[in-house]
Amino acid sequence: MSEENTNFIEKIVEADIAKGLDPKSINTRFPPEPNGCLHIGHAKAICVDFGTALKYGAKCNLRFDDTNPTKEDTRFVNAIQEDIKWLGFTWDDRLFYASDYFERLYGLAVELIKAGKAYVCRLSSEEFKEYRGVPGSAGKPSPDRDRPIAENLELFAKMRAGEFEEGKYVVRAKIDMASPNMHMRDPAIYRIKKDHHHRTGDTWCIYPMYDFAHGLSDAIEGITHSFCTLEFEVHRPLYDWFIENTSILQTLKIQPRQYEFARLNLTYTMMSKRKLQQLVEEKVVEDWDDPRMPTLAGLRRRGYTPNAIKNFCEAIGLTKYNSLTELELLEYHLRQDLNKKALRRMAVFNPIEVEIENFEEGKIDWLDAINNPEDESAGTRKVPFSKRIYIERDDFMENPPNKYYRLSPGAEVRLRYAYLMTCKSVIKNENGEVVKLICTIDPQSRGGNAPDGRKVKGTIHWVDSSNCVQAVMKIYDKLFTKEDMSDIEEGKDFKDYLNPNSCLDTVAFAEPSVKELPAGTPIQFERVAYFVIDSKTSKPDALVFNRTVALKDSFKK
RNA sequence: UGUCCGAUGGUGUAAUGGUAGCACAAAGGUUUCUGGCACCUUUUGUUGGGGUUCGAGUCCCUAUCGGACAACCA
Repeated sequence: MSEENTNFIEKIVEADIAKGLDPKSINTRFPPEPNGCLHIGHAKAICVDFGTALKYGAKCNLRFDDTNPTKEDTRFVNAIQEDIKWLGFTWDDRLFYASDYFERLYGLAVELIKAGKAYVCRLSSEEFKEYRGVPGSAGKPSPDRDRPIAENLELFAKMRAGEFEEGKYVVRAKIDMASPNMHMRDPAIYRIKKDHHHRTGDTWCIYPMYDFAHGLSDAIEGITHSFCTLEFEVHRPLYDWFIENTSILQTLKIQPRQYEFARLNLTYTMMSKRKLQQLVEEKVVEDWDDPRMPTLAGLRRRGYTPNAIKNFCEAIGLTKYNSLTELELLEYHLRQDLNKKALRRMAVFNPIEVEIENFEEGKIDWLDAINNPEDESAGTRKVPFSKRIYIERDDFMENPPNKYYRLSPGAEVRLRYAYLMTCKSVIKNENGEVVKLICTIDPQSRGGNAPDGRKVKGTIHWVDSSNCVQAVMKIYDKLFTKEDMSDIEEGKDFKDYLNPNSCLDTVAFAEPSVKELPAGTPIQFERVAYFVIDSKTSKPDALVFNRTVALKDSFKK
């Protein structure tokens, strides 16, 4: 927010404004197809579409690009809206569907036919392919390319009336069979599909293709800047062609223009919607909102925050070349956000019992603990302390190396918010494993500081052994082990790179106040990691552990 | 193979033709009741070759490398 780098998309917009374009007339759009859940890559697009509009006081429409009934579902229409709202963007009353324009688009197709710029073609998809030819040499015209207009009109009407089977006919724009751009070789603009559409039901059995529908839908809505990813670059001439060859052009104050930017690639992350869908279908993951999924729903369940995602999108910038962003950058932005917000709690994962020799049996000492040292308004809480506590096994070493600040025989550490404690003796089982520590506390140090002002280097975390909650946790790690998931080797499947340890169940002992926190609350178990109470199960003792954004443990050896 | 697009440290990105900067990562240090956070420091860069210019990351040519496209998907 402070340094304000202007990306190239913003420069385009600013150049238009400089040329006299009224910022208030700028209109962008976010056009998802409701055939799956939104993922982090879409978040980038959302930030471009909604974010750019917001920056210049302009509008951004939400339009569902629902022109292929076979793949789409109302479930995703709802989920997508939820995710965009969660990110914090709004489309106000500008919620549209390409399917709203089916009648209008049909009319425009008729118009093209009447102008001799489109025709009904009988070629099968195989023949279509063959006639189109290959890059480098011209294709050959369809035998129907010069079918009389009246006949085209009649056939198109019959297509709409459902008189033909799927695949029998297709409507094609008459452009240029010799174009070096394959998309200009008489692209299909309407095909027959007898599937049930999630909104229009069985009203239609012909559906417009993307290239025909998209630009014209933009034009219908008065979109001025249409941002999309790089793979649509070759479609741009088509985007312009349909607008410029139909009557819609005359209705436009500003002709919409398409601009492309590079899509997001993240290390260890699968970004292909099709493959994510496969993971859901094959039950490799729970569902679209599995915490291991890069979907917004999954990230949300995993404890990611809207701010973290938006700041990340801001930080990665916008270019026209493909890159592979390190997952660490996303995690950094989450840590940044969570550091300010997450409530601190104490928990022990791998416990070792500590008995405090000089503490009264049966007594419970309630100590004050700060909820968030970075946010005073988060207040304090009481933590119980008694004769027997658990500490982390890693926080004790019988033969500590140099610069080990935690507990070892004879050493003194601070139990956070409690007492200074010294290890007196170590109890082992017959295998020589440490099972219990006998320690003493300095009763004068209640709260964590000794009256004589002596310093201890290490502060460790603990829970009361008889007054704690057993938290059932799912520890989530990266779903894939391969860095670049967009580049799968020949003969390999992307599922060959699944991480077998991406979801592990474990139990931890947490301080009792964890029970009182609502689902979805981000927690930082101090010096360990970030957690969130699972919003799916809503069980206060069911936690999601975000291992990939765990705090750095910089103690080596 | 044909057309189009692109190339700045390990990674992601900045730089009206005028000192190559920021962030992540890595390494070292200071501080600390979280070995976190914060703060400080360090390392590494304009793909190669030509040209234009007083001056090129930027403009031109060329080579190389990378990507997109050849769905009745979006």
